[in-house]
Amino acid sequence: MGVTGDRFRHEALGVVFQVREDRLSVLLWQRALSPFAGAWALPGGQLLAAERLGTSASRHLAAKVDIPEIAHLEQLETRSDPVRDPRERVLATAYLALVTVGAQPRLPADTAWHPVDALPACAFDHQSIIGSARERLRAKLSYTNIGFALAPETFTIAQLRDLYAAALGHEVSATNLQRILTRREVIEPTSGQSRPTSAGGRPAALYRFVSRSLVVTNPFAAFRPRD
Amino acid sequence: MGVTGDRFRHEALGVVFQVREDRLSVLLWQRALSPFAGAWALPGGQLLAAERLGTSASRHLAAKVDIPEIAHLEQLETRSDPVRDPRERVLATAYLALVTVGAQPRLPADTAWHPVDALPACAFDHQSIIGSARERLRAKLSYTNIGFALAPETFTIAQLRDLYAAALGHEVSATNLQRILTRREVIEPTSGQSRPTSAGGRPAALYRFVSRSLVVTNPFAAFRPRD
DNA sequence: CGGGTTTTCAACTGTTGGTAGATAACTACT
DNA sequence: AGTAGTTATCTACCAACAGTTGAAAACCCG
Repeated sequence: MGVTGDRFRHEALGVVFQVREDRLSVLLWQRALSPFAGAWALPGGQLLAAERLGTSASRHLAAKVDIPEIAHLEQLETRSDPVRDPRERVLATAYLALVTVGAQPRLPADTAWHPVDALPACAFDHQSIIGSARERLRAKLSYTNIGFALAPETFTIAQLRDLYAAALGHEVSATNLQRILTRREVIEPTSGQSRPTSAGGRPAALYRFVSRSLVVTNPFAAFRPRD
Repeated sequence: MGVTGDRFRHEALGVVFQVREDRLSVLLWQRALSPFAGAWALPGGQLLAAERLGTSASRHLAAKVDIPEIAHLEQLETRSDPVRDPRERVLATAYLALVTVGAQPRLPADTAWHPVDALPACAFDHQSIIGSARERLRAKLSYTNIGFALAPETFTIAQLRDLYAAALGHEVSATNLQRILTRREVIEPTSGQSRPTSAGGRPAALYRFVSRSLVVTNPFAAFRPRD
């Protein structure tokens, strides 16, 4: 462990998800220059000398999207294929970032949202990283309260069902969703009601997430005695 | 994204777990030199120019323990605190490594197993990394077949119960364990029987893991319709 | 007031998992 | 052998969890 040793460039990448028009979408920017000119890439950039990876991810994301919009950020994984960047070796640590539904952050001209089930050609290993992020999000929706980072402050059960359905990629029963999340004390009713839409129908009760920071709630720990 | 940019040393660390005498233990070596002289550290070392992180972790572990003994290896997380190493900034990517119970790899003189609930003073941020690794192992025991990497080829339910109890840190019911893992098709009975011990008692049936590579088995995906 | 629409709730069901106690298969000792 | 001791295995029970269905509630509009 002397002072010798190879050194590497290192970048932080953000997989920013938002549910837009009932589809889970990811923020990408289009590369103008080689390599992968024209292909779409995850926002991110180099790690600085005195910077932590999480800070670096936030800093680079700030160039694409207003940071307060990012309701949750967590480290995903580190990619180390020596030739993942054809120019020079760059290690990449990916972060999962979630943006509340309905937020409309201003975007630079080269940047756009893409539904994850209709991705354009992606640069580097970014498509595979997006896949990992989807998996992580899907799993955590089932056993944590991570939905708080996708949902607005208050919402109806129907809105929440659509949001979960988009993020999970399959139908979700509103009855089930309400019962499970209420029993786990992940969501709670507020006194408010939605104003009825023009289409008529019973006005929906408004709910909110009990906590807006990550809590693991699912009792998915088998083999544990009751006492 | 020019050619300029800071470069960093990067190391791979291995959190090697084995159940020894019914206690979950981790492999550590004792530092002789400053910094943290006398403290215990995780095995690991520098990433080389053309090497992937997983390969690097395996390579450094090979210096401490025979590699074929490592039944499972997976990336855990990357630590980036700029001052986690007081000499110079070093990023560290930790791996979770599991060694089959009963294996007795030869160890260098400075290296020893330590029960995780009685850790000595640890160097750098290694104690906290060991904590993360325990969490990961505990969670995955509940919803994957990862026990295959801790258990021998064949085993009795009682042996498996002791192994799970050590890794999970609480009592485990043999009845429950057998029923759940059998129903999930994680383990299956073999034709063999354990030879009775000198203490007497009914000889136990021998089981084996159906698969010896990681499979996610727990249906912990709520909100999914049956068909 | 009655038909259309959406939300909410209650009841039923199958599955999972924790518990307790009975039964099976062995050793050792008298 | 017979009996006690020991360990393993199995069944039955029960509570909690989760998916489904359909009815009731609360609004709109004409």
